[in-house]
Amino acid sequence: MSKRDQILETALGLFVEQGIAATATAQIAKQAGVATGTLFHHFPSKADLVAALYLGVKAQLADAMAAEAAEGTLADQARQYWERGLDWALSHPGALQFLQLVGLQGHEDTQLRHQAISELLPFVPALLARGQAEGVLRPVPADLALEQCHSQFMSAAAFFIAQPEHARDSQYRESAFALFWHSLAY
Amino acid sequence: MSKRDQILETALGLFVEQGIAATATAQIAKQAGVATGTLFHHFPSKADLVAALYLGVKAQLADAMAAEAAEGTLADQARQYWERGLDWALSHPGALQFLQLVGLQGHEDTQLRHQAISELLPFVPALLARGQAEGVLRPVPADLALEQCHSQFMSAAAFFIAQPEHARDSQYRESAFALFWHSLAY
Amino acid sequence: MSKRDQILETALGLFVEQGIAATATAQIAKQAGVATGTLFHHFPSKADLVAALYLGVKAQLADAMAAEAAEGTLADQARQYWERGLDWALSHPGALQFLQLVGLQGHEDTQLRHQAISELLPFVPALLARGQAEGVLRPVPADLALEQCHSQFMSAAAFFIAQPEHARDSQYRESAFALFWHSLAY
Amino acid sequence: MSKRDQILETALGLFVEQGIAATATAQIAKQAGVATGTLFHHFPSKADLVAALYLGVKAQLADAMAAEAAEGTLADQARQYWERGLDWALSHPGALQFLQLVGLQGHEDTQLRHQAISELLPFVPALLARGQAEGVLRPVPADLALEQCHSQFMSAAAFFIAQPEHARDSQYRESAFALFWHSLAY
DNA sequence: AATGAATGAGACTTCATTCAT
DNA sequence: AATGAATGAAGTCTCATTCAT
Repeated sequence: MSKRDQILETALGLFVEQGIAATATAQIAKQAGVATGTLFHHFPSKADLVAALYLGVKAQLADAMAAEAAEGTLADQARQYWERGLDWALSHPGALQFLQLVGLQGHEDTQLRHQAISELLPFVPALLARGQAEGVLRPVPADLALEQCHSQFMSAAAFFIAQPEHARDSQYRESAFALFWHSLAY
Repeated sequence: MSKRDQILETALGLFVEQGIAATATAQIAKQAGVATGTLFHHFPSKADLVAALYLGVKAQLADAMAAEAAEGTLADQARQYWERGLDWALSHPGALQFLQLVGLQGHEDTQLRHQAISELLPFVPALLARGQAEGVLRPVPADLALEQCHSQFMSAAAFFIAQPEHARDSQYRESAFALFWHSLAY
Repeated sequence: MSKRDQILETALGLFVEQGIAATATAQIAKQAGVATGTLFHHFPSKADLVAALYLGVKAQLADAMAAEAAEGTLADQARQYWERGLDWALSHPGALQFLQLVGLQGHEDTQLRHQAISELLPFVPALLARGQAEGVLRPVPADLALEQCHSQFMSAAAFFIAQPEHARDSQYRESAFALFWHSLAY
Repeated sequence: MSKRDQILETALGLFVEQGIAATATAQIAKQAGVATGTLFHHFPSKADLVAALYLGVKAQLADAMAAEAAEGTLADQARQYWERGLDWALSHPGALQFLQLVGLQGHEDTQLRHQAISELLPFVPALLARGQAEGVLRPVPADLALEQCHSQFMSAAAFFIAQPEHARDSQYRESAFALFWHSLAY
């Protein structure tokens, strides 16, 4: 693994454990086994490191969800994407928690978030539009619906990460999707 | 307004603008028009200041929601609490954002949160239990349902605070509640 | 002496000894017997410390020269100001060297310098103008003449500071003034 | 142009713009279009780079002044050297400013300077000695006279570089030489 | 000759907190 | 209760220099 990647991985872990502000660049470098200067050679500032991490993680999540096209009815497809996302979150708990950390500290704007979703996960707004057109989904304003997808997913993922003993309990998994699905569907 | 309250109010604003870690006690004191020492006279440490603010804000929100008992059907009651909470959030946007800030930085545990909700807003779990018993609400695990109430409310409040132009648009307001209600109810 | 003044005095000495860039703020603080933070309490940045020192020194020099009005012929008056300035420089060698240090590093513009001179030492341009009007001084462009006064004085002062054994030698002192005076006078 | 020369040229420009201490070797290398290592391949240390630049510039100035022997009276000869030096300075403004920069930062001693002048520009002390012997120049101590030549020239050059609009104005050019010449001559 | 990632000491600055007044 | 100068540990970032390629 390149030093750059060592730094990214170490930083992710420490940020989630201690918070971003509370994690010193020197600590990251030390634990990653590189010199302080090396960190700043690859990332001009701590903010750049955070940004690089953020973009990387988001892209990974998107990849995991969009690996292959979903099939079946609208509900089926939604379910497939949902479960893939949740599975990825459960196998990369730090990455997801980091996404939430940045979400707040970074003044991540609602509109910016929607833009990011539309770019990385274009099937989400597409599914929403199709569902409303077909009368399967309630006619909720598009931006509100998109926000709902995001917040429901994040909330469910956080819940299962915090309580891993329920992550494989089918009742919880079913319920989590049901909460999401019925909020939008008739 | 007492110096103590000036400090609290100023701190809330700066915390929301800049983040908690990024706001220096000296800056709070200066903008509040008091000496550095005065801040530490009232709050032994920065953490104490944050805690005092947090407890105060949470209590205010609880007061606003529980001001008077809700009436009517279960759906009616839920709607009344929901709207009261949303109205309070919209008239105290900083306070709500601060709640979210602390939520993250403070490693606020899921279980702690549920405990806090149950103490301050005991009617929430009560309504959930009654709804499920009466067959109005889907039989979702209680902790998941409670988490859902919290996250849906926070998400809706954040949405309207970020886009105040929709806060008085009845379609948006209706939709926001619908998303919440149908996620739980049959 | 106040801590602020201790810092200023120590900084002056170290800057002249080692250069401005080569002197660490921590070293200044330590040698001044104060904490690092104290330096930054009084001077928000190293640049501010340098600026404060610069202004203070310039004002002192001006005070020393303009302590009392000069008397006699134009040549007499010039001589009096010249000697007063030189005496001050010789008793405050560090201060003068610091002035030169800043002059270069600080991109001190010719025009800014003339402005500063005109404000702090208004008698200099006044004497130049009177001398040219009376036909005692050669008709040299005013800005060039002012620059000449400045550079001749600085050069002479630096010479005597570097070779203090000549500072009380009347031949050297006479010659230094002669070089200055005859460059401008008929 | 060889990489070595690219480095020298770029370094000169940056040193003058930003100061020597404030210019990073990495910046020089980048702007010169070479790798960091390449700079240190040609110049073992930053100090060596500065020294190489300094010696080169000084030699160029000496060459320009001593290109051909001056002719005519002592005043004529002085004038020829003076104008040649000024012309060179005006066509190499950065080089001259760099000379001044080093002068200060490097604790360039008065005596060292005199030695350097005597080696590179041997005609200067020679002319001074001849002039005093012939009674054309005032009997000023030799070291003071040499210092005067240096400082007057530097000051005039800096003045014209800062205000290039006067550099071709014959009144200014005449005056500048007059200030120099009459300071030394009867 | 040329490259550029890597190094780590050290620079400037911040900031929660204390304490004499 | 109120003040604000003082503290010093700790943080982010810089930079001359090295070295394997």
